[in-house]
Amino acid sequence: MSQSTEAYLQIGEVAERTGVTQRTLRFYEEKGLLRPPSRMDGGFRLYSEDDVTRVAHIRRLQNLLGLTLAEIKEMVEAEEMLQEIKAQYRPEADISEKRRQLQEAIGVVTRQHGIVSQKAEQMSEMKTQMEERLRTFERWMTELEQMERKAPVA
Amino acid sequence: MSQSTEAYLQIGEVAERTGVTQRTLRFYEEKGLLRPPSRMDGGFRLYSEDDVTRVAHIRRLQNLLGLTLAEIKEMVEAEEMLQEIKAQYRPEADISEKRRQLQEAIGVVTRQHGIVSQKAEQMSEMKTQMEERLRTFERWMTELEQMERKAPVA
DNA sequence: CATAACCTTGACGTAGAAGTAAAGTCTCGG
DNA sequence: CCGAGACTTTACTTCTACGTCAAGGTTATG
Repeated sequence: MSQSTEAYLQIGEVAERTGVTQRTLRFYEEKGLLRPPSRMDGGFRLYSEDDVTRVAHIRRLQNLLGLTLAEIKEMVEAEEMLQEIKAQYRPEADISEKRRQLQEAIGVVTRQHGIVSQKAEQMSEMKTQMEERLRTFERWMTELEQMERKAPVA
Repeated sequence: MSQSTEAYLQIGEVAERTGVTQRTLRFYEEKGLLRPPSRMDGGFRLYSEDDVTRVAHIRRLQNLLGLTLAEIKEMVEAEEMLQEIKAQYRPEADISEKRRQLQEAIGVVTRQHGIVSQKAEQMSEMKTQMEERLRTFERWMTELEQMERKAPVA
């Protein structure tokens, strides 16, 4: 029935596997975060495994970095560009054009990397603070327990 | 004019120093994220330095961890508890009650620490991925440049 | 005591990210 | 070939986290 890998998924399956709703998948498509998937003759969307991966990626960017969908779109487009460049690597396209694209992709990823680095650092700072706080609490707890042993509950 | 440290701030100053709007400060108060500050006779809010610190904290939780205000409220309440316990550390309050409170505070901070740890880890994973990607891009770029030298632009 | 600068509450508006409902269409197993 | 369940689009609603007036009270200063 299919042409190659026959691994096409309907929206319901993708929703289930990615943990987002069908509404969200259509919404992402509308917003340009997912390329419009292919369709069955009747109009049902047919997603690929790649799309599943992409959704997972989008969610990570949302949850981890707290980016807006607009920002994520930018990132996702950079990835697309990468795929494209990869694909037409051999074809005799304009080399300086490819350079330009590549340059831009590098720019985007560099900015992203900056964001992630900064956040990661601040994050581990917070982590340390919390660990200190926990140790303080536990020290107090020990002290409290000693007080209780000296003066037991009436 | 004041009783002790005379370091009271009006809402405008707090807004300026924390980088949030006055609206946001009132909003946080409404939502229970900031304790209602004291007031001047005429009704103007009087904030303390502690409040400034707390706002900064709230913002970090928002920006870094992407928590909702509801979640942040929980965290902030745990901090309050800590302050309280600290304050009434000497007074002869019910020791087992204090233990309970402390236990709960420890629970909250532990959960928070879990969240932060997990995020921090995923974050550095992302960072590594991005670095790899960047290296790939740069390798390609070098290759492209070599191609250009062999076959210069027409 | 006037007046500018600052503050008050209240009400309504908005952007982002979906949720939900309605009404109709497709697909597939029997 | 038909009915249950999956899917389609369109449109309206919700929730969060504030923004933006509006109308009026307060405080500091000349």
